[in-house]
Amino acid sequence: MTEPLVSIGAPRAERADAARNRQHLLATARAMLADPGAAALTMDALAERAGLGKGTVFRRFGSRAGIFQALLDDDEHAFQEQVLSGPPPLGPGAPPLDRLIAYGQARIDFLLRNREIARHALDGSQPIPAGSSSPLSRLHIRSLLAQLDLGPADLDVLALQLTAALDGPLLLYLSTEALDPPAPAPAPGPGPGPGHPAPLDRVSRGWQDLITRIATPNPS
Amino acid sequence: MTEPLVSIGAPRAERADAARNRQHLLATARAMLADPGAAALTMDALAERAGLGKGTVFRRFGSRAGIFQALLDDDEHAFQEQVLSGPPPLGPGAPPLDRLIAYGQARIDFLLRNREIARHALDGSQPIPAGSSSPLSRLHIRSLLAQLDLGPADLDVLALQLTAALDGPLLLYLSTEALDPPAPAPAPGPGPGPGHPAPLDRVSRGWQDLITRIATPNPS
DNA sequence: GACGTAAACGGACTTTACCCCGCTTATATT
DNA sequence: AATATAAGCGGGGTAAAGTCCGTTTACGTC
Repeated sequence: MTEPLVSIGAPRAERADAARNRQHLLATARAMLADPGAAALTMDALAERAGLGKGTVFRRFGSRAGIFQALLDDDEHAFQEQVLSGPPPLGPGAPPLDRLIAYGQARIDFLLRNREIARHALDGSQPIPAGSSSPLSRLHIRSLLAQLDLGPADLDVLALQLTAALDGPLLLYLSTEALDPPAPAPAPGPGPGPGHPAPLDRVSRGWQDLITRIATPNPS
Repeated sequence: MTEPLVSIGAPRAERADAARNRQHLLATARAMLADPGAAALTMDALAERAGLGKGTVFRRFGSRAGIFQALLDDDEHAFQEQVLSGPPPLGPGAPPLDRLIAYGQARIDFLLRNREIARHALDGSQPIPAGSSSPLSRLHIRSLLAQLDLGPADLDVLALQLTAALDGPLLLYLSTEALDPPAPAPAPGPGPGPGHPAPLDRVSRGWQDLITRIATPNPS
């Protein structure tokens, strides 16, 4: 009874060798992502290349998608740093509307840079799971919305919808190929239009427009 | 040279036995979905229960996800019927704003009823593929937006974002369990709130609110 | 420093998605 | 009706995901 101080919630820290192996596996996975490519990143191959047993890989990550989730989570830490304590307008200090726009654009950029990993992190039999990025994204958006003095609104739902509007296009609907080339002028469509901005720019501008429309104080 | 009339684009109609087998497989899949459940719907089991070869199943649907996509596509036809020629406000005849709201709510309902199928239809190494629902959803939303006299806006992108705001919560972020029970009062959060509407209602109201905000004519 | 325990490890085993290719059959043509 | 041809069919084969359990190892306790 000398040390019951630690709350029951903490199941105990991860063992040192386990932590070391997790790091080593992540590093190996990243290397394989570069060389043989994501498609060839199999559990067996990863285990062998890391010099560990397959059981270990599964114990650490649970599933193939889990590896990509862990990689994404890892990458996300730097991003979160910027959001929580970086310079404005992404970090604190700017008005909430500006921060919201900046956040969306930064996240679009982040997802675009990591789109291959993000796609493979989807599971299909599972919502995007706890450890991963999304809850934080949702919470951050919710918190900024709360500072925004909208009228009566269900902020939880609105934040969910905006999170989806941010992630969905890149995760669900835009094919990877649609983003890679700078739009090779598919066909002379109706209306000449002002050139062909890269899809990233269009989505990014679209976010700004969406938020601006939503945050326009309703004319009551 | 007597019949080169048919354009090259039509690769030729599906053979009669193939069409019959497709229907039979879909029916069998639906039956299995009800009895052994989606998890036990394996390719082998489906083939055996349908009395066909495994190769046939793959030829017809391409992959496991393809089966669920085909099922969803099938269900979607009735839904599309309502949208294209059903009674207003879902069908034609109502003002575009009302139709847009009604469409979103109908689609939320549709996705909620078919959420298990829809989840399994996700692929992860592929955007939602051609045959499936999404392009039509996107196009319909885009068309209604176009009638809505917003200011200058990138309607393609906006439609994409709204489609994601509609599908995303149910496909990516909300766990299935979060939707099944009528919210057992998780914890006494801040603010008593007006009871606990079912999550479906919240998402549905949220859509209405989102669209209303977006469509509010900007006060220029 | 020895000991007990719970966590971690490894790799054989099982299951399942997906491929392949020789055989069968529908359909168009004459 | 006979034939040619391309589509469809079947089911055995491969590889990769995920499970299990006997063995090993880190860490807290005395």
